[in-house]
Amino acid sequence: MKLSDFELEVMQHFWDADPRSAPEIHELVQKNRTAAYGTVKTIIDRLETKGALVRFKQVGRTILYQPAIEKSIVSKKLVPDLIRYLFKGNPKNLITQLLVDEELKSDDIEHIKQLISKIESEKKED
Amino acid sequence: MKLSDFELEVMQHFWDADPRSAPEIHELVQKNRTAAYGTVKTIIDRLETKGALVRFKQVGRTILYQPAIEKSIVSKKLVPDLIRYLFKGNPKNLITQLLVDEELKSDDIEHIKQLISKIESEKKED
DNA sequence: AGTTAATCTCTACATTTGTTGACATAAAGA
DNA sequence: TCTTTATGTCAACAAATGTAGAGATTAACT
Repeated sequence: MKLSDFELEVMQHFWDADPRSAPEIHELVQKNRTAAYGTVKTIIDRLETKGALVRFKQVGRTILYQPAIEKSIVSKKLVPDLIRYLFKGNPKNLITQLLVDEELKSDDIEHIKQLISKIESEKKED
Repeated sequence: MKLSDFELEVMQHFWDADPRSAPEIHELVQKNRTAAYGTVKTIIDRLETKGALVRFKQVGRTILYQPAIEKSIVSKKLVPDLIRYLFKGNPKNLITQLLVDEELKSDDIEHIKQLISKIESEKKED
């Protein structure tokens, strides 16, 4: 399943939490950009057709949708592609860019260090 | 400037090295997938129109092209978008996925640790 | 010089994507 | 119950994308 930019943007809101309605998503999308309600609804319909969303239940006329695919499935497909095209296939290069360009908070750096330690100790056990 | 998936795939080869011709790129693309020469040439033409490639020189009938935009410019635009949509805007989450899912070589992990140390020591200087 | 092969140019077309409006209809409020 | 408002359904369309072939032209080979 392939999602377009806008579709991905909309899915983000569904992944964030709880079942949501088209009007709610429209509202959320509006925070970043302008788009007519119909535009957002079309994207939602297409996501449903693609099987990325399912109808959860109906409240009055309003349909509540829910993700039908996990975010991790999508990111596990997109990230490797990105690495392949922009980082010569080596994840190290992406991590390096992230560490250099994105300003990480001390807490986050700490978390990453912990994770690395864990990975290293697991590696030794082989 | 926005590049499509296929355009990005083609740019990758130009970023890899040296000026290249359409037939050469066609050959390289074929290693991963099938595509007619005309298809690849169309992509190259569009990249030229978009200003992502320029003609470097001509040898006989063959045109050699060169990137006109840096890879880093593109990745510095794409990566933050990815983080925004799939990682709740926090680069830590992407790095975590990378460390967990991509199997990094010991050398690469070492390199990352070094980089983190460097960043931490620079941070203290503020 | 004539023929063959390589490369470019141009045109074309189906599909996907972003964008929206018209109209139907059901819910809610007066 | 009647009117207003919210939401859904459907149709539409321009632009971008992936895909490729026909024909022109130049270079290379015999």
